[in-house]
Amino acid sequence: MESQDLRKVGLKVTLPRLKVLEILETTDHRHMSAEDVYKALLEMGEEIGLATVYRVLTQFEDAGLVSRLSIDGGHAVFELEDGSHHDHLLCVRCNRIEEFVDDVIEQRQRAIAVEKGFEMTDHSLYIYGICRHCQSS
Amino acid sequence: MESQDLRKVGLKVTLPRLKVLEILETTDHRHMSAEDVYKALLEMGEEIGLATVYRVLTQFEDAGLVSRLSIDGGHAVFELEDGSHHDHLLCVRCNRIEEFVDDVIEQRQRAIAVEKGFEMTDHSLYIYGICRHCQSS
DNA sequence: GGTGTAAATGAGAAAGGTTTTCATTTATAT
DNA sequence: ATATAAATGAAAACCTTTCTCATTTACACC
Repeated sequence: MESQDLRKVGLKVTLPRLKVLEILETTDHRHMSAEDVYKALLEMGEEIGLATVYRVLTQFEDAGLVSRLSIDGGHAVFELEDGSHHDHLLCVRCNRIEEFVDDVIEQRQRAIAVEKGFEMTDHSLYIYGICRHCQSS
Repeated sequence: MESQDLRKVGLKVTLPRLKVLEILETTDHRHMSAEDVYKALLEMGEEIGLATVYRVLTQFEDAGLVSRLSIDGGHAVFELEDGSHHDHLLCVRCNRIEEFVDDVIEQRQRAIAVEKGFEMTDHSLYIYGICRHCQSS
């Protein structure tokens, strides 16, 4: 059923690709590292190589199926692309990731790029803090 | 003359620390990686180990003397702390880094953290793009 | 349905930036 | 001066990610 999704973006339909997609679609953790995906697949009894997971995730990113977040100075996490641009809040205690959209910030960013003579290609905004849950525990 | 700065933050005054500080204070590149600092010192004829540069920069960061920028998915760069909070624009062609301050964005970030129940500890915002210089060349 | 071919995979090696280990040296308090 | 805890340098270890290359697989074509 996702075979079409893969073909649509010019990727051959292979078991590893289907399985990675399945993990991303069925996990309760919207944000997963390559390692997370790899371990989830092993736990499901799938045989897959870590290098393949990295390759597939990168292909998915290029194809616009997922987006990659580069968390401060460390590993990357991936999220299924749902077409909505958003930025992220990260809990420094439990690593929970929440999403938000703010048009005011989006607009200011564009204005700043113009002011500084930059042709903006991308931006990344992370708010770090302690989430509600961790504050009370 | 910077010996006091080091003592003030509880660091012994050692040659490597003085030299790293000197590089950061005298370079025309406000943003330098550990490797950059290391190479600059070697070129000055100083003997220093790369591990020491990393250690010293991390200590300076902890002491509030420098701040560390974690550039998208790669190495870190350091800048002398001048007390002013600012964010960064990065040129994806030439790696030039420019700084900006925007109170509207700062305020929106605080508001979003509150809305989401986060106690904000930090944030990072990078605008990526093509700088004026690179657009015209 | 076979079959050829280019693409995909897996295992392990390699890369790149950063941190750790540990023996040696050094700064500072006494 | 001297003792002691801290700092240093070199090399090894680390960690995430990418690359290499021999083997396997998907898909277009007959």
